[in-house]
Amino acid sequence: MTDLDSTFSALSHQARRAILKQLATGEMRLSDLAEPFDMSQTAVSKHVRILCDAGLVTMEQRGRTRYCRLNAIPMRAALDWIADYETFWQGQFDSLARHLAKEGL
Amino acid sequence: MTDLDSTFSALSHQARRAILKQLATGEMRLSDLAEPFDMSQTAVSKHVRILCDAGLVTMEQRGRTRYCRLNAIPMRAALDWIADYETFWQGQFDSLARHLAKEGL
DNA sequence: CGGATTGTCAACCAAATGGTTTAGTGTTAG
DNA sequence: CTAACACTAAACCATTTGGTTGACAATCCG
Repeated sequence: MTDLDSTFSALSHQARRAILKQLATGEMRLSDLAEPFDMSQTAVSKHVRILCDAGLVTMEQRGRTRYCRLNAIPMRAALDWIADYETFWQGQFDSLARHLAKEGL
Repeated sequence: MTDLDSTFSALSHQARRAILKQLATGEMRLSDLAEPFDMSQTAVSKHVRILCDAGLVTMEQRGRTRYCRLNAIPMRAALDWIADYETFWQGQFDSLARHLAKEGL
């Protein structure tokens, strides 16, 4: 399994994308991450572990609680792949650049 | 399973990304797609089916052969998600825009 | 027609995924 | 010390994934 495999795989589950969005607002405790989900804490913990394995999240234990933080590096590799793909295929997109410009990036 | 789920899931396998890269050069026959892989044609056919289900590829039968073509729309949604994620999290990236600029997009 | 090409379908298999529950390990607060 | 908290580990389960092989169907070529 390549890094890209695990990155895209990690992104392929709604719950994990939601976790990433949550973490985008800043560091969070595992239990707070789990709260909004209709799922056991164990299940959420497993999702977080998958994100950690993919390198998208890091955890740090302070006292009895684990704090989760984002790590952007693997996300960039995923983005690179899509951008590279687009470089080869100048088709149906009316240019990736224009699209991103529209998004204000 | 949302559309994003199936898109990212489809991208999470090396072989399927390779197939997409192949198709980026233009329409291809299923058998020609399968040729470079160390895998049965049946297996490749299954991968292509997953790409079709995710909407990333369309197939058209002409005579006895199936021709595969790319479809960019779902890829854009995936890109949008990453871009949106980045919008919320203005961190470790030294700006998505600068990064893309560096890639010449 | 008959044979080669192109590809699917069905059955099977091992391993991974996504979830559960129950039990257990640290850690902190009273 | 004890009880609550935060979380992991282990066992279990159903489903999906990724691959195989073998048989079949459709189409084209000579």
